[in-house]
Amino acid sequence: MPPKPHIRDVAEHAGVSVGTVSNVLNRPDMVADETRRRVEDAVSALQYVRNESARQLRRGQSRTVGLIVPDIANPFFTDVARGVEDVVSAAGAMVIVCNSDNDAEKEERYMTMLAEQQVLGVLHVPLGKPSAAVSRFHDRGIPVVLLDYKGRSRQQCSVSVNDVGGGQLAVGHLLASGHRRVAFVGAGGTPLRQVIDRLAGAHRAMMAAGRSPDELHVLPPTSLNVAGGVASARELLQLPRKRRPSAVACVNDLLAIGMLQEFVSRGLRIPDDMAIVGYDDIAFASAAAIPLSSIRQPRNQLGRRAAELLIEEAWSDDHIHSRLVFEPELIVRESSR
Amino acid sequence: MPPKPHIRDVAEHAGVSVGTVSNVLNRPDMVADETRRRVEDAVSALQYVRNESARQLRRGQSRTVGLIVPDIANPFFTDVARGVEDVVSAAGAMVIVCNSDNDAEKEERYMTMLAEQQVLGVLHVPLGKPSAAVSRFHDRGIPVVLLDYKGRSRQQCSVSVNDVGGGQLAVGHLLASGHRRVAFVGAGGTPLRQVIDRLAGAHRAMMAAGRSPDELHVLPPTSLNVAGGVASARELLQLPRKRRPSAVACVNDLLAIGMLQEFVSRGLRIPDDMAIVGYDDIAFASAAAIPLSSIRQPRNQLGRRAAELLIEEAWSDDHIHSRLVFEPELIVRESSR
DNA sequence: TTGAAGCGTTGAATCGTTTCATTGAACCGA
DNA sequence: TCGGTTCAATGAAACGATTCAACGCTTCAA
Repeated sequence: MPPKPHIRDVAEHAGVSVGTVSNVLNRPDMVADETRRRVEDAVSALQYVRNESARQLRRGQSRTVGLIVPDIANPFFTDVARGVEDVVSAAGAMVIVCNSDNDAEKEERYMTMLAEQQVLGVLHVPLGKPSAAVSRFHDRGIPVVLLDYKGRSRQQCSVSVNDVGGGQLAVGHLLASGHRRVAFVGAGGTPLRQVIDRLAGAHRAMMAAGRSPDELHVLPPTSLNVAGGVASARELLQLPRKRRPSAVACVNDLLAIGMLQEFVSRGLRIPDDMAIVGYDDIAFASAAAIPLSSIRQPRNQLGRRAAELLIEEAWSDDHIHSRLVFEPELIVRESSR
Repeated sequence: MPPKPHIRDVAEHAGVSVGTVSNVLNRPDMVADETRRRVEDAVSALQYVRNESARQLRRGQSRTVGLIVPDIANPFFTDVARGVEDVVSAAGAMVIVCNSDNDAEKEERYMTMLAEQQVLGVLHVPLGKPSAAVSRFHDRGIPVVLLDYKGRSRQQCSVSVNDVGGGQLAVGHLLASGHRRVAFVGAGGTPLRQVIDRLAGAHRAMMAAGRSPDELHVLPPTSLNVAGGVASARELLQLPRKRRPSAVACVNDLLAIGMLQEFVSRGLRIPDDMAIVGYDDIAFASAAAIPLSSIRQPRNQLGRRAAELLIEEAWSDDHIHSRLVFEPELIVRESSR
């Protein structure tokens, strides 16, 4: 195994000083053509690879961005991560992905590690509230952009989606289609910010239609997945025909698909006997047995814009903090047409 | 903004030398209790945060692992990544995620960046063949573990899934259920290693049942997604009843779901008129209108084991390269029962 | 009483870059 | 010929930790 060549070896091989090699690598146009060529030849002859650790030490900053998400296996965050990666990669940096795993302690540990790494910034999807570490980052001058969370302070950027608007869109659509009795499935004991907001939006839609928010039939979920949807559907079917809702808005697509299945297997016609709207517009919504109406969030854009803001804050001098709120979009398909 | 404290500041504050502080941080048990306590107090009083860049420079190795995948938005790789993350995080390191994006040049660029970062190792899901850079890593003594790819050389570890076995499992199951005319959907022009292997397995299953491989009806895909499945289903339905297969094995679940939809909407009964088996067992397979039989791959384990091998190779002295091949599992559900 | 051994601590050397003040060469116009 | 200007290249001083040989103190056996 040949020893790793250092910048000194390259300098010797090219017959110049280390300073000049460094210049070729970092500011090529300040070096004479002939010299540059010699250095470049030496670099490839020796297969020289820069040592980023040393660069970082000197510059006091690495070329990495931290991304903290609750769970990378969740398709929502996956798409966000993809958007982040695209932007960061184009900027010549890399992404360190951290699963906080819905565990505040793990989140805290990752925050510390990222600070140690001298990352140039952190993209943070908070669990409940933003981690206490965020202010520590702020003190040390490391930018933090909140993701899928509308920041409250003016100290930082944030990029989020209007969940209130999304809830309103879903229920508003059902009301506009003529449904009188509408259920909202998946809110309840859950302390999730997203769920709370969507329910609030649903209530607004009721009021906008001149109805009382109390008339919305709110079903707490067993869990926010397909099984939970099946259970919720059964619960609804036990109601006497007259009081049974004719339309449901679900807090996510998995619930909606579970309900769809159960309704179909019980012989209900969708959307005639029961209209359904999901939330998230996962890839599968359009491929379900009966294509599912859903609320689409600009997941990829969410990641892209957050990464752009972060990199701007880290590298440009005249950065102004901003709070960006995307509007979700109603996609109407057969399940509510 | 208070200036960042250095190890020197901590040393002064605690009235010891920098060497001692370093020892408290790295080998606490070689420091006297009283001294250690004083240093720890100083660390928290000053909110000292280690500078990893400096550590790395000194140790010649960072605490990060590179993970190169074709597309992190693909659920298969997402689950793999999740497994990787769990193990790496438990080992006190972090994961840098790189989307090669099916682009060899981008892959190459990432490889270089990872080498510069002095990563302690790389997990690599090759596009076609492993990147040429792999041997460069080998020369520099940086471990590389191939993921979802069975390594050919004895120079490195690899972790993969037996795709031949998976294909055989799928078609074997259909034959064993009494089907005479079986189609294999999704192979053809595709040069994907996974697809080629699965088809080979399908052929083996035919032979094992005493049939000629030529009797397998192979359908090239329009594309490996739901739309492609719909198209393939239509194609099959155009065949005269007598020559039409009574069972299909698809190269992935999306194709299978597309076919399922089209068959159902044309009035075929599943599985009586047509049995279907998918591949991958994505979360959705069990939630489809008619729950889909599928071949499950241990995605999470794939990532976990690869990460374990990598960390062992990087940190333990008596590492022996190994090639680990997981066996896929047939999950029988309604679509082929 | 002495020398050796054990223990905890020290301080300087080191890792491989980047940066910048300085030097040197070349060129120009007067 | 000379001073002034430009352009390239140099070399040494950071950056902030880790490491290790050396040191001083205490204890203990001879």
